[in-house]
Amino acid sequence: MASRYDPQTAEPKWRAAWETGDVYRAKSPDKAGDAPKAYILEMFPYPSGRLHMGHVRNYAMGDVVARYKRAKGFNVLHPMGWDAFGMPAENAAMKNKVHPGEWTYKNIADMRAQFMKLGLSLDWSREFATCDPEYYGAQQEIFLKLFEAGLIYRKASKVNWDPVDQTVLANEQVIDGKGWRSGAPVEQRELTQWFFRITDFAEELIAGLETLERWPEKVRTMQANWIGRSEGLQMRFEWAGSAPEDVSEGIEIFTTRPDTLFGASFIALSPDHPLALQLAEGDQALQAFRTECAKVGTSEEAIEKAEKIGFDTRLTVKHPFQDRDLPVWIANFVLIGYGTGAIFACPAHDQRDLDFARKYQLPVLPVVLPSGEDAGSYEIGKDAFTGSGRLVNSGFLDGKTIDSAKAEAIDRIESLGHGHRTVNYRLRDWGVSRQRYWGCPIPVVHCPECGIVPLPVGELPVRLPEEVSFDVPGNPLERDETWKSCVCPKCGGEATRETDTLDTFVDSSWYYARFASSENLAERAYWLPVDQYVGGVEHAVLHLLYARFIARAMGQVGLMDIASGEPFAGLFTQGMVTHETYKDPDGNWINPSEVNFEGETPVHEKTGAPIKVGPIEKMSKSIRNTVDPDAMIAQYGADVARMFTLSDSPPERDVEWTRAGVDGAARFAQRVWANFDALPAAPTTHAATGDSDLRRTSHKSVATIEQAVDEFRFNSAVATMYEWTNAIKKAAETAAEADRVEACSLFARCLQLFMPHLAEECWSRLGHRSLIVHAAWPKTDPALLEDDLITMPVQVNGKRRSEVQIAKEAAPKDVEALALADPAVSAHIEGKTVKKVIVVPGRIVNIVVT
RNA sequence: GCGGGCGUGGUGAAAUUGGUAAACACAGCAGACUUAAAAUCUGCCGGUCGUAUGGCCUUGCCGGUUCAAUCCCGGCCGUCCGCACCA
Repeated sequence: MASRYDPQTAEPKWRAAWETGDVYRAKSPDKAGDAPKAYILEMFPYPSGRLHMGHVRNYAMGDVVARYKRAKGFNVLHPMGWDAFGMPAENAAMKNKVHPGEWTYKNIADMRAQFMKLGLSLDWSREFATCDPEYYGAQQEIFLKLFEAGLIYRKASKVNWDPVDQTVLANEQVIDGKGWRSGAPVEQRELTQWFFRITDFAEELIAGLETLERWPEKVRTMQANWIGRSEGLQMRFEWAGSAPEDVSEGIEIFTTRPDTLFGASFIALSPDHPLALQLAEGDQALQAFRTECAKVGTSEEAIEKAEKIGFDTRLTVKHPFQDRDLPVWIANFVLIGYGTGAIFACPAHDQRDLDFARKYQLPVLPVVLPSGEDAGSYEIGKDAFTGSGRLVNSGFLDGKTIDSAKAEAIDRIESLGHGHRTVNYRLRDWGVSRQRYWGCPIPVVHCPECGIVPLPVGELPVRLPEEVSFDVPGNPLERDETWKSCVCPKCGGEATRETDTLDTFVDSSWYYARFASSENLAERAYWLPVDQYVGGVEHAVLHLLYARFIARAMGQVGLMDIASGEPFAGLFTQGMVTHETYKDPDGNWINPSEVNFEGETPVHEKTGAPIKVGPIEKMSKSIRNTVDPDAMIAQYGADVARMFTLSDSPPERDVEWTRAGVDGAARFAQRVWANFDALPAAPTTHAATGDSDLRRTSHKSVATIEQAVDEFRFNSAVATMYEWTNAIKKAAETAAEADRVEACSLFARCLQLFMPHLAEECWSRLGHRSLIVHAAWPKTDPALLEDDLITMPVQVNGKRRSEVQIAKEAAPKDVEALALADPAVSAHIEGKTVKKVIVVPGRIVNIVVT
């Protein structure tokens, strides 16, 4: 009587066995022997309290790699922890009057229990949460080292202020003018803030991208664009005529188009340029203009619609090459944060400059002539010309290409002493101050006598106060006088603590090093870099850029030692889990579990109201199209849930969660079990020998799966598992018992990557006493991977007409003869001349006839 | 506007990156078992003509290179993502 596989009894049993055996603990370097190391890491989760399907997919993928590496003999580190600081805990505190710490640790406990049920091959011995004082204390120590090294500084600047979260945001955290968490339009505020000198590493961060061969091209491009390196010229325009004595010596500008200097028509300053501020002091009209500029929002829409406006300062500067003066304007389209906050405008070859010039009737002088145009008649209309061409109207640059003109113009400016060749980056220093409670306190004090004083390492960690209230908006640390007051470590006088906490992205920028070892730098060096990192593409710029920076900064102060400088040697960005959306007649979103699909049209399970099926979207609480992993595990088992997230789509693409698809994965589990169940109660221990179809299929399948897993093509690996399962079943009647046992034995060891619980059950069914997690990756027999007799398709004029069976080693001559003799082929070449026969050994035959 | 990706059956997709297009799965259809259903099993399943052997067409569209193109090149169209007044 055939038995069914019951995940509800099998899964807990095997998880208990893994736990008892402590089978996933990474070996310390001295105990690893000859085994090479493999550090497999998935982006650690925020402890929201509930696991979602996205987690399941993310960690299932990392687990495939970790199990594969382990089977291949690597010493594997596959840890887990919690990215535990951040706003949601404070929001919960405000709403439910619960301490953020209590809320967070409760969530961690709940989520850990859910994670355990997935049967992931994690080394839990290294678990930590970033809100553990041990962790953030260590982070404070890093802060002090970086501060000492001059990599952290404090300055007043305009910052992105999120009015809802009541805190500052880094540039990277402002998406389309809105806060990345709250979605509120970001305001500009002038505040004194802490900054990390990420711009010091701009060049290295760009150059390092080249070395990241195992990163997606997309992510590297995004980072390169974000850092935004551009080469150009920085130069000073000197005042013409009566220079205002009390202002600067001239105006510094940055340009990437020094070739168009002869087409310069005016100078434009940012409204926030120091000179603009200075001039505004005695000028009401200018003050009004600056206010006007500040009104425009920072969103995409606002910028798109914003009209270019300008203010004529009536000042003029000298052209560096010609005897003419250029007016100096203040213009709203010039950004203070890029370059020098001032530009020279060449309207003929820059759209923004042209829009502005047309509005204020400033000259438009073309200096680059597109090929085919005549210098005498060429005019600029509505569109600036930004393509390639030859220089005209440009004195010593006439006739040159843009590139050589750039070089010559810069050389000339340098020899005249007006400026120099330079590189500019779009990247800004990373503002890390957050006016929040639930974050890592910055370990410095403000002393009325000594100013900013870093705390000695012995006083760390600076702990967050336990007593805290969120009755009033803003930063509770700011109001906590007891916590704030302290003694200055330098002079011993009264001082106050810094009340800003660190951006939570700081926490996640070095956690991988902490997993490698909490303190031992040699062990960190052993494990790092992470060999395979897996996570969502949404972190392409933020987290992944910060981590690359911090790895270098920590390297500089001796806290990390990675030869390449790069913390993540391999990166894989997985797609999301999506689901159909459902709405009731009132337009309320309905969760899939509440919809009854049994009738002709879907209806609400309780009310019977008709349900409208909407588009497939990323699973999200707000549109209620989530499927609860716990419920799925309870119904189908963890293996099936994991398998399904890997089976249907390539890992980098989104996968749609469907009931039918999960049912399919569940049926697969039963078919697998049926193959093992069909074996004799005590399967033979005789090794399979010789040649058989089943043996060939099995060995080839192992090779195919191995390659697919190596290349992160898990869906293909799964498809091969399906085919193989069908093949084993088909061979059940005909194949020798030893061959079937071998097939099942190989199969189980491959299955372990995807459905570890079921794989253990199967392994044990084969009579093994040890766990399959200890089993090595199966070795394939090369003799079984290649067929002696192969099938070659035969084409006539590129169309497949027949196929021939022939020995693999057959000479092309013989293949050709056989193909030409084939009846199906001769029907197509009859009465025609065979011009040529192409034989691609082992592949195909193509007969060309006319 | 700039940068990047994608486009293959009713659906998710595969194709050793130039060599038999559609593997595997989902849905569907037909059948077996069953009093019946579920479960399970078997067969069919891109379009079209044909009872069939088989023929013709088919990887968004147009063109090119090649004995041979889903794959390479050129030009369109659609779609998704990232960045965006960055000089």
